Amino acid sequence: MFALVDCNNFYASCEEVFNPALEKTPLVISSNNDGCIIARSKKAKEIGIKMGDPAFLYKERVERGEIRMLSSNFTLYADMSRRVMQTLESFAPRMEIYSIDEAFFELEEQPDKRLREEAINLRQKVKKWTGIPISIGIGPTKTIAKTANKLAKKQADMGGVSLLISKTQIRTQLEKTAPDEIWGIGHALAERLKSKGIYTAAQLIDCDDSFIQKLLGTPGYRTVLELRGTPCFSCSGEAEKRKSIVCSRSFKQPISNALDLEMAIASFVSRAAEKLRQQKSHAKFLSVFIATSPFTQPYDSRSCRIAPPNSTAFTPELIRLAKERLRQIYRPQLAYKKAGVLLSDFCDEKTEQMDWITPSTENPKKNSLMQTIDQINRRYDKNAVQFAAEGLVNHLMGAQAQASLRFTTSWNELLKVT
DNA sequence: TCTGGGGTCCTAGGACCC
DNA sequence: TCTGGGGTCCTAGGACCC
Repeated sequence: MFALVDCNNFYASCEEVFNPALEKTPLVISSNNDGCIIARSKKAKEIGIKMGDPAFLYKERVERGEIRMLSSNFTLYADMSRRVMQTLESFAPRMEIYSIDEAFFELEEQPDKRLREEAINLRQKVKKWTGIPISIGIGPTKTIAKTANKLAKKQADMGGVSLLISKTQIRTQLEKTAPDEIWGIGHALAERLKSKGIYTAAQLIDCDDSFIQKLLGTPGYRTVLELRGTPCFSCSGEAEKRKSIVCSRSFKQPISNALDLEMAIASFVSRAAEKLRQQKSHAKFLSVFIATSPFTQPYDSRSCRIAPPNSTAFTPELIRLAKERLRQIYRPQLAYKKAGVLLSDFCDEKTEQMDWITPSTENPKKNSLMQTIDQINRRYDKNAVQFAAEGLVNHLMGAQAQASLRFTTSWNELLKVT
């Protein structure tokens, strides 16, 4: 049996924990550049604000005080997530953290009544210990647990807990569920299904196996098996290492100047490499990409992939390579709105594969330099020490004008009670 | 005027091999 | 005149997720 725990309106709930007055007004959280809406409170959802809507659509209503808008505060959300996950973990050891606000559990088979009681109990503890409301869905596979969770959120009278266990319970629910509401079936596949006359999840699971595989591919077929009650996904337990690391941003103003672009790329590389070292990996590839706005013509997006001679996590080398290749894809007449870097194809920092010809660039001094910089930045502030190539790029990025304080991670920003 | 950021997995097609 | 069959590896792009 699987359970899915999902925090309700997570970012909005984090803000409300430290400022309960926010609960009175519909609350939305805006993206990095204060560009679009990435989270909404219950009230904001009720008045029809959509996920991903551009923020300017609501500017007037925000000014009139009908809607409250805050810039995203990921430092706060990440720390609140850690607290919720720790609380959950103390109740069920076989847990997989699936996203910042979701976790799966593998449960022992037990009577439905007991499952429900335990879920209700867990829900109360998380609310009491962290202030965050959660919903819990339980079912024989992860995909059914996901469906149960949606049901729990929709129907308030079920107390935030929903079980889909028996064949008839599951069947009845799937008859009421459109394919694109199923975890693993998105917009494109739902359209494909519609064109074949399939409008409910129940119709989908009745289809012939080879038909499904051909129409939806292997991932879609697995989803259908899961809906029929055959588990295809288990709980991975240990937190797995990332297979790729991206750092990218949209700019406040489009950039045409090569130097500004270089500094931005250098700072993205620096961030990404720091994450890479955190998980004790080295990367074999570094990609750099730059793009103009997709909302104005002509749209231009270019990228290039670079293989350092040996896999590495040494920021200065990665910055040097990135800057070199950036020059080749950059076109001075264009106005770039977004840029980023991607690190990929990782190996363990200790078991690095050398090639026969290139001399090893391994140098203990480089490692200790990186370690020292990371330690200083962890201890003091993110940018206490940075590379000269990064310049002063903050003015290129979004303002984050309306962000709340880092209540739980910064001594200077503790909540004041008066 | 103004439209996010960070991930995973799979597949088709090209280049290459014998 | 007639022009095979079976592989591997890589990559870009598409699909999905939050």
